Amino acid sequence: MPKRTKAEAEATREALLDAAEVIFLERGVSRTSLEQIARQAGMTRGAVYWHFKNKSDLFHAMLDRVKMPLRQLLDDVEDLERPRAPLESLRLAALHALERLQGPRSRRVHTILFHCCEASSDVDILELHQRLADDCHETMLERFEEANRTGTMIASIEPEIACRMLMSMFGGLMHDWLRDPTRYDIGDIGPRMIDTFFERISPCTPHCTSPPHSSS
Amino acid sequence: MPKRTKAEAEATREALLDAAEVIFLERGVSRTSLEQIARQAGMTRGAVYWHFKNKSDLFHAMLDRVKMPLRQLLDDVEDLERPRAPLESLRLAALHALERLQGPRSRRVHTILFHCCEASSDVDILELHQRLADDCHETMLERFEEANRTGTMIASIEPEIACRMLMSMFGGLMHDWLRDPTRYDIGDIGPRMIDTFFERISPCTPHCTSPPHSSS
DNA sequence: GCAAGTTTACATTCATGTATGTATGCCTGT
DNA sequence: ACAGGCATACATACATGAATGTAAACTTGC
Repeated sequence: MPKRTKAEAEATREALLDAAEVIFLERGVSRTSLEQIARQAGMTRGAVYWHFKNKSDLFHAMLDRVKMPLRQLLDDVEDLERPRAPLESLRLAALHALERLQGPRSRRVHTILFHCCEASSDVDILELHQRLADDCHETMLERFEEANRTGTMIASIEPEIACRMLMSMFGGLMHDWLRDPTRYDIGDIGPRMIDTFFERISPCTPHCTSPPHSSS
Repeated sequence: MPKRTKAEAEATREALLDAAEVIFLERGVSRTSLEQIARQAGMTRGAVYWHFKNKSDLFHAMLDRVKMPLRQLLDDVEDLERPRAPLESLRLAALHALERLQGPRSRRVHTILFHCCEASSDVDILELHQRLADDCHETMLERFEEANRTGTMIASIEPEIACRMLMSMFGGLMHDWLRDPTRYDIGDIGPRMIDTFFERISPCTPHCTSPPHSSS
């Protein structure tokens, strides 16, 4: 039955995006044909070409459903009563991002982003990653610089370096974990890594308590 | 001229691999045809099919030219006169890996690995990455555990967590930098990240000297 | 002359974009 | 309120192009 009501049309659009997630994940972006996506959604290619210009357009629409820019993550963890220290905001935002990442859709789409699509293909994935990274770097650096000015992080660590360390660590963790999420529990490992990082770049409170071990 | 001497045949094999690096980098693995690789090397597809079974086979042959397992990196920096502390070995190995990464061929191939090929394609890139990561994780963990036993790292940090932090940081840095190597000098940023990491997980020597800043 | 190395030709498969077909929902005038 | 008409939401068909693997031809070293 060719034509549907407006709401049903929107439903098939979503169904097509769901289908795309599944098939992209299974077969990789470049190897999946629009035919396969359509069939997974119980439609034909005509439906795909109606809702989307081409594969690239569909891909970006798929991404739009799971975007989580750092600014928004920071807003999510903000406490309106009493503002937090910049590093504490970052730490909570990172933990929050980890939680969100584990949601089925976010997990699927980020796996596709990291592992199931390649540069110079239908989608300019490099520029996409770059834009996301730049945005993240910019707002993260602000916090580290503020922490540096207010002495809430160790003075000898440059904000730029701390920023790149955190970004690399987080990105690397995502890349590694998403390769096979059954290998370890990122809900356990992730927070411990993040907490350790922030603890280690914060000014010395009563830790630094490693006894000067003296056995050969 | 069809047929050459044995040495010349080997030369065309290398030429084909060189060509593959260039074209894979330009167009992504799945979008490059064997025809394009052959033409880049001044040959035809027949030559490719003579030397390699298929695209996957060629890909793996390309990788074999740049492998740098952690064990070997550690060997490279070993000092036979006086053995180093485990963390110092790791630090030097990481710095050494950074140097190697910047070589033109290594850089090209690793860029392909991270950005120009996708899962479920001609090559099982996920399993490949996984094997490399597992190997790295295994030998790295040994060092961190030894450091933990000998008190050469802060006792409250679990070896497993430190290991994953370093791996993620390094992997994330590679992933980020290779996306566009013109953006920053990894020969400068990289070592500062690595040194900061190891400095921060080492037992307190006379640092921890951030004055308890007290301005509002 | 035989086999290694390389080219050319061929058959098959498959994805893409577009054009066209078509049935249904929705809106507008009266 | 309902009949016509138009736009919407798809399906089907087609033309094109390109990549793969293999087989057969050729050419030269040993």
